[in-house]
Amino acid sequence: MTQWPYMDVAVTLPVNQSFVYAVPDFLADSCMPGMRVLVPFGRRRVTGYILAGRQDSGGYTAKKILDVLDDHPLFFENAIGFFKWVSHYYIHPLGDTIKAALPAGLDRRDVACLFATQEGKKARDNGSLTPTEAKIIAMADKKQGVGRNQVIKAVKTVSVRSVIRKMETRGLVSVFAVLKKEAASVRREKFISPGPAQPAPDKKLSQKRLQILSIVAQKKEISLSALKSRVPTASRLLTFLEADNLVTITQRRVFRDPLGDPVEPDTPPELTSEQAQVVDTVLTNREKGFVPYLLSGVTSSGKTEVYMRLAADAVARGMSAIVLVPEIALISQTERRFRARFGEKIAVIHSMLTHGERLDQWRRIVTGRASIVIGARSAVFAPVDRPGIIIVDEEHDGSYKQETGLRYNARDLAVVRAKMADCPVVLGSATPSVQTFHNVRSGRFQQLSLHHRVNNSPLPKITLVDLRKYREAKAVDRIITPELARAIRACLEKGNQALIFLNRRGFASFPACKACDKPLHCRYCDVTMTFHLGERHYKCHLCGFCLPENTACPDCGKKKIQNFGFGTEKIETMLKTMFPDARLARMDQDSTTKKGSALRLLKSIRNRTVDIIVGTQMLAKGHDFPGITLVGVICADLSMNLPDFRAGERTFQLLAQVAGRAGRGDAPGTVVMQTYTPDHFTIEASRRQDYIEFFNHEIPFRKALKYPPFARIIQVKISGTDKDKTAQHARRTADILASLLNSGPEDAPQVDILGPIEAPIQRISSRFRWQLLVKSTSFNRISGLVRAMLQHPDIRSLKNITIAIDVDPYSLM
DNA sequence: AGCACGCCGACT
DNA sequence: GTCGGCGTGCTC
Repeated sequence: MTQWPYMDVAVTLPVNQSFVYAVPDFLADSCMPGMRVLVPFGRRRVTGYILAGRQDSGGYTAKKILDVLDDHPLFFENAIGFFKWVSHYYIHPLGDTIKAALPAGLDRRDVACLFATQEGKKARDNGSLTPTEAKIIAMADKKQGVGRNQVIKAVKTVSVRSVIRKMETRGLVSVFAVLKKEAASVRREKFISPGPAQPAPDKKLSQKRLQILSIVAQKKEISLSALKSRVPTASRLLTFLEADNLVTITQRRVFRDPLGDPVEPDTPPELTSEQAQVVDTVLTNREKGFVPYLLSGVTSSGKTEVYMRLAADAVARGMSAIVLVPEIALISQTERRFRARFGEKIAVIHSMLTHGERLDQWRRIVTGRASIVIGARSAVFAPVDRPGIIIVDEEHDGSYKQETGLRYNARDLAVVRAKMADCPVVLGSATPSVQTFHNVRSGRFQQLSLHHRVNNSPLPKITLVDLRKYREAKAVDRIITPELARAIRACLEKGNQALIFLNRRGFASFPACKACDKPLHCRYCDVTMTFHLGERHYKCHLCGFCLPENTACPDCGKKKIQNFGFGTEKIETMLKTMFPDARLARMDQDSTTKKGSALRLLKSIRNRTVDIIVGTQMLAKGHDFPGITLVGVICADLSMNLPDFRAGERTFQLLAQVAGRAGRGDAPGTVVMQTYTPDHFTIEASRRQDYIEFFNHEIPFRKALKYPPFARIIQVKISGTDKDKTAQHARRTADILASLLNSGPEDAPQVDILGPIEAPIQRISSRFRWQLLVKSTSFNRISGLVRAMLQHPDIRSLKNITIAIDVDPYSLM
């Protein structure tokens, strides 16, 4: 191994360059690209990632690396090019990009901490401090040292910093830089095996000790935790047994098992001729390297089986497979089936894992112990050395887009990564996104299709109910129409299950004051609050702010709030009265907050201990319920009129997805879809489950308005707590962009700057929100423009205003 | 990001 | 005259 005297390091700070550090002698053998290092940066210590070794310091007086934080690289050298691409494309600092790609909880840095001195506590006790000073002492004392930034956030005085500085000179507090510890670490466990000595026959051992010895002798080796579950007092007794050499205790790194209940292994079924053809096409094209595919196939057409064959092929060739699945509440059907097929070869990465579990999965991948990675969007960064195939299931799903920090789209990155690794990438969906299908039409992607359901069961029959004819009807009929009620009754009479879908939770979504007619708004956000019957309070779904049930109107002070509008909770209540004998359950964010409750709900659906299940889109994704023969959609148009060019696309996908839940078992399915706009092409296309029809209608509109896929968009989001200043800066940002645009070359591709406009939700958590859209057919042009704007002195020096860049935004809200 | 350096107003 | 506000620029 070559040893380099210097290293290029990306630090986890919002700076775009990398920095050169010297490798001290004692770390010469342990520094490798892909490892984390602790480096001095300014007068602090921060985490950095080694990008590459280098021979010279490039003219800088390089500081020394303080420590290496890993004993094994966290990523391969060939991933660095990918990280750099991502960082550049999404206009995001490199170090921060790598941090977002790696498992969370691995960042170490100096944090300034305040400690209360004896002096300080005395001064507080005899009351010689100002209220602010006393509060600072209290905070520092209570927690035995507190992060200075926490104090600054908590104390709302303008000059907290100088107050702290003064307190420090007076000796009331001391300030130290404390190295924040990692939230995720490798787990070690003790293992017990038989020792070199045999129990002396003359020495009597207690019953418990003999029991331990017999277990250890029988198992040859057992983990301490496993032993403890049989002998709770084992740890104390073991110290004696070890001292007598009767057992040997060793410590080893272990992987936490996030996989939960084991899955029965399966045997690969025979492929249908369609499936075989699809698999065959991809395998024959292998030698071409990078080929992007769209695998379109109706629900239950066996896409997962195709994915598994392709993954198995990659593994057989000594390569790895990455399988991306949408983020859902629980382990998805896809994940379950992969585990049944591939068992220990699988690593899973999703949001339900703890930091430590994620790190373990990551290490299993990077060390080559797992060769198939299945996970939500962040799995696109999985430390796989040689990807042989990358698969994106349900590629249209919105959860592939990260909406905070590094705002990447894992589906798009999957294609980029496949291109870099020169391997095929398969995007699968029953309802492909407009973007992806456009790529097929324009010849960039190759289409593979599955037209038939595996068991040849018919697609569900979908009927529309025109809600307009019930406008004057009594309340119940307006929400659950007689048509839907009849369908539910028929379904229950046959002993089948019904799924009722409404993409809005809570009991009443539009509480308003009867005295002054004002809707009940959240104090901190620009939305109405939602009444929750279960908790008996009004809640803001954006910031979580709550008001009690009998709250007075904030505008006129009268206790006359009335509940209008409806959500899943209301539907549940109504169904209870309509079908008193049916067993009901509700599945939404509110009913699944407790750990394990989502699993219990899903199990009760599968075991048929509920007859009617009401739920939000949480229910629509990724699960397979063979007993459900009826799907009722309470209001199909809910998401259609949002001010977002993709509102129609999202509505179509959601409706088609929900409808696909019906009739997955042997009995044929029925779908009743209630809508105010039965003639709208989005509704009509979802009724026919025909994404091509939707695409053909949608595409002229996108073209005329120059929206993706005919243009590229970068969204600039400006937010701040001061209403006027935020608006002012939004305008300033637009002006800077406009002047940069005007100073550009005459013949450059056309760019549209839309806005600034206030965001559709003008305020969230007390922050005022503005946005700008930069649009053009040339991505390089708008990317360069936004980059230049961020360099402008007026933008760099913004205070109390946040500017976020969203490249290829998914939602414009 | 965080922190120091450096330049202007209201105070001992 | 200084203390302390915050704009500006740098960190290998």
